[in-house]
Amino acid sequence: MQLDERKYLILQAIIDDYILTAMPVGSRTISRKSGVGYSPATIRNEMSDLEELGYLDQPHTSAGRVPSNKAYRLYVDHLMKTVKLTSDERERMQDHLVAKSKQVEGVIRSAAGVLSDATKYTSVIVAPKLSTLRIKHVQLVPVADRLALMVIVTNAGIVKDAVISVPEGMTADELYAVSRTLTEKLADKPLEAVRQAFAELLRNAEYNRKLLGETLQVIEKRLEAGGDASDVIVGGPANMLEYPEYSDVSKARNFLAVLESKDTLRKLLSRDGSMEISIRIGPENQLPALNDCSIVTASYRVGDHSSGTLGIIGPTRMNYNRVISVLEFMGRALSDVLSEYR
Amino acid sequence: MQLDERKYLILQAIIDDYILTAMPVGSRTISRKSGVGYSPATIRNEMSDLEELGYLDQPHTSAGRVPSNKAYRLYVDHLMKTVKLTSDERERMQDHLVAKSKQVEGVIRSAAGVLSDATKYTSVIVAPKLSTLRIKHVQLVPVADRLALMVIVTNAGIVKDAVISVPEGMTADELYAVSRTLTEKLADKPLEAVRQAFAELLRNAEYNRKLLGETLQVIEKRLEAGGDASDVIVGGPANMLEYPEYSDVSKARNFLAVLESKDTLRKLLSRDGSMEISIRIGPENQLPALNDCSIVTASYRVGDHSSGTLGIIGPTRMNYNRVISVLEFMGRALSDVLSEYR
DNA sequence: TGTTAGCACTCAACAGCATCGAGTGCTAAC
DNA sequence: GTTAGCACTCGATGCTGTTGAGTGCTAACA
Repeated sequence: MQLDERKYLILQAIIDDYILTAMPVGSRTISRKSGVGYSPATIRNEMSDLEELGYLDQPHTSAGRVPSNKAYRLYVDHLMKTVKLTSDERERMQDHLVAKSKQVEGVIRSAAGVLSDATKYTSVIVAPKLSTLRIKHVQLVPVADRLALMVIVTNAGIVKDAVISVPEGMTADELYAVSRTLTEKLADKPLEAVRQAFAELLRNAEYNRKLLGETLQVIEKRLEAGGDASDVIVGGPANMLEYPEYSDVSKARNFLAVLESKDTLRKLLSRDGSMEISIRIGPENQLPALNDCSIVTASYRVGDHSSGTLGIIGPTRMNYNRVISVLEFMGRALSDVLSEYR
Repeated sequence: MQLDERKYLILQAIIDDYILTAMPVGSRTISRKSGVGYSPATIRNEMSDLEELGYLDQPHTSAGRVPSNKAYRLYVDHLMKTVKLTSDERERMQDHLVAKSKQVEGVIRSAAGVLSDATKYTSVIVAPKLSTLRIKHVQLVPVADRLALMVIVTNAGIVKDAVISVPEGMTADELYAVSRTLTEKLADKPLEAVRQAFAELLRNAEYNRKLLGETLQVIEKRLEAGGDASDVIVGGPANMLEYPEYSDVSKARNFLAVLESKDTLRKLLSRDGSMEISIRIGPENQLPALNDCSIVTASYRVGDHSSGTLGIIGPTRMNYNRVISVLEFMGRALSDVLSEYR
């Protein structure tokens, strides 16, 4: 059996209705809808077919139908008609985004807030992979006797800083001199090229080898591992509680627990390098606790490279239309803010 | 009617039991407890008196009794016997705390985590008031053409940094020179004395007045307002969901909403300068949404001054004993980490 | 006079049962 | 191919009776 025009129409009507109400949809409801000119009985026949084909589920015999994950998949791939954001909305989002500091973490934090506000779902943003950034400036600031703060400024802005230990008795002036050398050698290099640059630096080192070595190590560590917890940022964690899917406290707890594990989140949001929207529905995201959630992700760029991920986690019956529009817009906006960086 | 020995004993037994079970306590339950040698009937008479005196509430006629807020007040003021943490626990907490970077925010973040883990409640920590800190080092790092990152290192560690705008065409070397001047003049001054120091600097300014002026402004702004959102940090927000008091989703939502408003939290945790533990029970905290929560707070020092607040928010029937012990210990530990700062 | 046993009473929680109604599947007529 | 009609299903709702934890009161006891 194949899906004909009418089946598509009815399936779409069911999904649209279910996204709105979260209640099983009956044949009468669909029949009454404008654009569907059939009686409940006809709809019922079609629904029965759709159930057999795996697009609908029936919670119990005398209830309406509920879209299956397969239906959502079909919906996002073929049925969905995209809606535009109003220019008003766009402006508001843009405004909230740029009115923040030039620090990468700050920008991302505000972006996560904007995302969750605009969608009423939970948003997650992964900070730019350091490997895609270019160094503009490196500076060591003395902090204590044997400690210095390393600030790395990249083309995306200020990257979170790290404290490194330095040799005893190093003065502020000496640290500054080292900083100058570092900046000189590393400026405009992608972080990936840091290794070679450092090797060279170490060969004809005027300054303490150990210091340079440690600095290199720190940069490298951040480069590969993807850094510490703070580079996965969650917006509107409590939004999910608004939906009847999570009126069960223990479910809500599980959900919040997932949000607290930054590693899990990073894995959940990982994606290939393409700039396209990716949608994972229900079990497709491989995490039992999120079995009735969908995750929609997009990429943002810094400079020329695809660099980080922004995403929305919501119930499988989420408003995919709107979420996609918002993510696309915010992906571009975020790319702009982090790239065109003045 | 006055409270005699026996009434104290019974009241304490009731509170202890209720804290454990969150279920109305009956006379038989108390009677069976070791240390109470009376029959249920006697207990009932006493309970009746205690209810009349306002220490107990009865949800309905045939239910047991529940401690009133007045009872909790009496309990924490007089009845409670303090328990010690095991040295094992202390060590574990200490370990988790110190194994972190030297940045104030990082230390506080990890402290909040330790607190919420140790108590199973939600923890909140307010970052040190800048006015109590002493400057050790100020440095401007070039970020873009007309922007610089100002890093302030204090006796507590690295204070969150701010981006300020600088005059066009300022080189890194010039910025460094300004930084040196700033550091020289401000070193070891409390942030409060910054104003005078700056006035002096401005009078015989070798470097650009505008830059110095703006830098001063930034420092001052952070000094008075108490800074931005990131200096109130919440640990274990989802812990509250474990308690039957919050099995109602809408209650849980309200609670989480409070945690998202950093301003409200800062007000909730405000306290006089003393180092003593403060306990606010139920309505005492003036916030309807937290009417059946208690808030226990303690202070920590940086150097010689009382400087910031750490607190626990939990149900009114929380384990005050343990919470107080944990807060006292962590207050000291946090003071040490931030003060003895090597 | 303080303590306790006994007893009638109260009331939330729970299980059982009938009712209701939204929704279905099937059949027959259009 | 479409639709009206109808019997059927089953969760939700509400009513009822039962149970049991817990109380207050009274009277007996030490």
